[in-house]
Amino acid sequence: MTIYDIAKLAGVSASTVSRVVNNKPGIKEETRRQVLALLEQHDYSPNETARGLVMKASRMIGILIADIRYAHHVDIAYYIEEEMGKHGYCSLILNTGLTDDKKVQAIKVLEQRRVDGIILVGSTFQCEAVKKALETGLSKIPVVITNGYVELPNVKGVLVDERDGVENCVKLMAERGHKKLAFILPNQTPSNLSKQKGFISGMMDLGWNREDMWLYDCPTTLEDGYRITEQILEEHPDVEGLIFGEDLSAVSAIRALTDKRIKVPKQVAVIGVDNSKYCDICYPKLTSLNNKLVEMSLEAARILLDSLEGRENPDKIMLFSNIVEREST
Amino acid sequence: MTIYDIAKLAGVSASTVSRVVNNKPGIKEETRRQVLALLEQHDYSPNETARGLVMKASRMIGILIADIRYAHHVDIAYYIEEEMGKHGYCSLILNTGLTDDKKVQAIKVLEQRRVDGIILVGSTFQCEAVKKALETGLSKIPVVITNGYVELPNVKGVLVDERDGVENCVKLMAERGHKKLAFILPNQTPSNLSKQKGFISGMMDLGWNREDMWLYDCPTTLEDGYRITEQILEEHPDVEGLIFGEDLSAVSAIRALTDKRIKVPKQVAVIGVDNSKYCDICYPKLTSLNNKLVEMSLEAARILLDSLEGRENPDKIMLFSNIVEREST
DNA sequence: TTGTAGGCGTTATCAC
DNA sequence: GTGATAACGCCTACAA
Repeated sequence: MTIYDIAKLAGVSASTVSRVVNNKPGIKEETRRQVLALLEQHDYSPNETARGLVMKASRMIGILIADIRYAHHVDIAYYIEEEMGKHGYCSLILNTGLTDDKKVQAIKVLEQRRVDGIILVGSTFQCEAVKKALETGLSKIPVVITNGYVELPNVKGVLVDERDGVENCVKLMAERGHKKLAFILPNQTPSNLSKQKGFISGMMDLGWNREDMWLYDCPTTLEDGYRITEQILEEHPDVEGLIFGEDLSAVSAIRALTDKRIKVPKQVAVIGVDNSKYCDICYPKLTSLNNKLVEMSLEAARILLDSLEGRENPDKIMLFSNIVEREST
Repeated sequence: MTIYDIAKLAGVSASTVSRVVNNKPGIKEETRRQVLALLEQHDYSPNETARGLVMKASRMIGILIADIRYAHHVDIAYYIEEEMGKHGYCSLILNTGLTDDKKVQAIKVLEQRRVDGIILVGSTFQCEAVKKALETGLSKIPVVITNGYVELPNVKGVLVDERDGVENCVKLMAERGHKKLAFILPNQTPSNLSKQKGFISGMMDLGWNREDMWLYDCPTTLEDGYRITEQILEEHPDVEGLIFGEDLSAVSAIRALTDKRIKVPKQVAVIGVDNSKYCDICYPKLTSLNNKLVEMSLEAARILLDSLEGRENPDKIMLFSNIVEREST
């Protein structure tokens, strides 16, 4: 069923049908009702693809995300999809992993699909490869990156002060009497590295030397979180607190400590980042830095919509994190 | 940059460029190289929208899902997206919630977008409203439903024997010496109701009467899981085991029991369903029925691809669940 | 108030 | 080997 078919049935031209479909004015009420009836009767459904072609707008946006299975990512994707959906946009969610080539490839896909805008989820997209890919193919459509920033005229960023956030985590630990702390860095994204910087400055305030600090890195899995905790305990049996760059490995650390009959938080306190659902599931519940991912997603969607509809916004905005204290501190 | 622009630059016709772009044979090697160079140089990107229009295929599929934030849903979406992506299909993931009207609305969206196929995630889509919507608008494209089935010629189903699975959970409980069991039903989806049936037959095998059984229902949240556990303990202080229709509330039950100084699994054992990441995060770790969601997703993607490419498959296939025993039984 | 014609960027079918 | 030309389904001047 195309507008032509309907037109024939109604004895009018296709343009008239088109006008009715799009609720344009200047149609006799009689004709409108007639066409509307036919439309209904044959349950006509406008072909968005064809519409997109002539309108030069797909009403689709792309969401690039390293791995939607991460608890904090999926929330972001959910809220963005929902928000954009309310405004008539469909979301093409692509999982890119962390390698440059897959990210670039995903950008090419979005380019071919002629999406109207893009949201990059996570600072992992703040990199040269992505910048270059955006520059060559997609310099004319609005892009928003969450938790990072890319220096391009069409790109806006929503940031969170994770650095200060983690610094505050160190302070909280200290207040609770835990001063021998280790920091565990997840993937080396700009965001995670800035968390580490926050840890370092926090520790320097406590009188530590940069080179003496206990810095580790660890992939974001339960197994690795467990393993790294064992390793830290071995290398620094006097450790009093662990700050992880994300929740999942932190949760696993709690279990590792529990298994070793080390009391959490009494002997060793633990803090994660992301304030994910995991925090309420483990035992004891995990204190975590709320880096405002939900708010960030909604802001990202809002900014993208603003750009799409011609409203202005600053290039970057910053949200403020806060610590949600539970039972592990 | 369109093929026309490139054609002009190369001094050839658009058809030639099109042929080069699509790697069609019958082009002089010289011309091909020349055009290819221009394509590269102006980083031409084919407009998939236009292509879709003439090819009558969008190379997009729709994934309908109640709420991608559920741990088990997101895995499904992830694997389907990945698998379809490998074959050149983009996935339009739409969260529909559980109400009929939003499901129907989402189907309309997919219809307008002219997706080439659809995967419905979860038995919640096994309902009259969805059936009707598929029948009117989308009777010509392949549809696969996971964990359910809809009686239509273009719909295929991938099922899991959750009924037997839960019956086996009852047996396991009994073997471990827990015979006074309660079942907690999540949303009333066909899948969940069949889990309940499994519980009922399992309990009848243990000599219980249908009307004496301890059946509860409970939304899938931590708060509700906690609350329902308290309620069950109050109404049946002699309860020895809890079987939940999904993991999240089960996890919360473990915490509720722990808080009440009731030993898990010694005094009360707990089993969930979905075998999600949550199982390994809570303490003690949750025994759960692995209902093969990942395998189901991959099967769904495979079947959809088969249909898309003209290969046949049975209308329904069934996978077998198994219990992953951890620390809560 | 309505119809005609042109175009959006492709691909496919003929000719040449 | 290559180039016109006609779709694909829709929208939008401009004309009537």
